Amino acid sequence: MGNSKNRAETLAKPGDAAPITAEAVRRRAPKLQSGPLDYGLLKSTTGFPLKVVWIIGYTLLVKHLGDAAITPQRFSMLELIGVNPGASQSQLGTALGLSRPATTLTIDFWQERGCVDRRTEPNDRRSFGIYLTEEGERQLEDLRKRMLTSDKALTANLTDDEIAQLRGLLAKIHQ
Amino acid sequence: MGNSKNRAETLAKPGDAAPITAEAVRRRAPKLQSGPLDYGLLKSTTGFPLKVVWIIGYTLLVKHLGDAAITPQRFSMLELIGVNPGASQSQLGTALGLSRPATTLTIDFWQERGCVDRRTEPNDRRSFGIYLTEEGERQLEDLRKRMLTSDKALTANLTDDEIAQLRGLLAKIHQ
DNA sequence: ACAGATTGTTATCGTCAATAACTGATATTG
DNA sequence: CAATATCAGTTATTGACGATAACAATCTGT
Repeated sequence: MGNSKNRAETLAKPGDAAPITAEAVRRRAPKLQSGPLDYGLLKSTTGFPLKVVWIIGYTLLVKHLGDAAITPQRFSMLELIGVNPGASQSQLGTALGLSRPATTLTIDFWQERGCVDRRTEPNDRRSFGIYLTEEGERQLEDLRKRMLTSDKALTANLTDDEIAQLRGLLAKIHQ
Repeated sequence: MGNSKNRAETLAKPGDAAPITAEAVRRRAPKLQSGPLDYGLLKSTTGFPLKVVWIIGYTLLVKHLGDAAITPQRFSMLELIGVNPGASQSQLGTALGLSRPATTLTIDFWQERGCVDRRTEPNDRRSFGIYLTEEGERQLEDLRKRMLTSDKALTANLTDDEIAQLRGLLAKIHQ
């Protein structure tokens, strides 16, 4: 999606103190569904509203994560490292659908911030085991809270039952 | 999402004659949900599976549209033009969340393919009314079929009731 | 009539992602 | 055991894309 730094800046204005709700994002997000024009067949598909909602969720998450440099993808990597200490870069990258160069850069990012250690594993000295540092644990704990808040904001219009329904249907699509 | 031409080439191999199912795409798509690693908190969110399913749908659509140059976004524009003949570029771009430069290029694309006409409107000579040509009508008719097939493949695991439920829940999120 | 806003186009720039080439380490095979 | 192939990770390069800003033409309002 292009220039993430600039996009994030327009989404998360520094002086934006108001609570971040799905409604607030919707107002500012590109008008994908409302407006004077007829959306024709797009209205009667599943894919189009799926995209719209995904954009809303992505935008919300970027705002809630707070730091424009911490993209959803980078956050996902930190979470994955936290839950799977010692996993190799290949495993982590594959799990997130990243190319190997992209994986390297993502882990570089967290290492430069002191959140992650690369440890050479004695049994296979080609690969690293990736581990959170204490700073990484702290960061992750904070970011997790932000992520959960964001996810709640996304589904604010839904009851708990409906959220469960939605997740069930999504899970059924990708088995 | 980066280099769309190259990505599309890897997704839609020329000699790929097998029917395009959600399952087939899942097998080839980046492993976002399966694998040896634990996804931790990501599993219990709505946003993450939403992204996974959106990627599956996007990938399916790219394959079904057949021509790597015809991206979902470009298709959406053609559909919007077909349903709203005479709309201005601003209106079309706004409806799809495109910047004005991006709108210009998208309409350039269809005009170069002879699918679209820019007609200067007498009441406001700054803007164009955008209209489908006969070739555009033919293209759109074909692409619509492909899109509907793709959307059906995406929800192949769901009953009609479940599809309606899913759309209802998505609609409820973005009101 | 003139300042300001709006429509569309073009140019420029930074960023990102994919590819390929490279290093170092391990596995395989004769 | 030597030669080759494969694998993990890094780096360099390239191309495409999106955002921004500057621009020309037209319209609006006072």
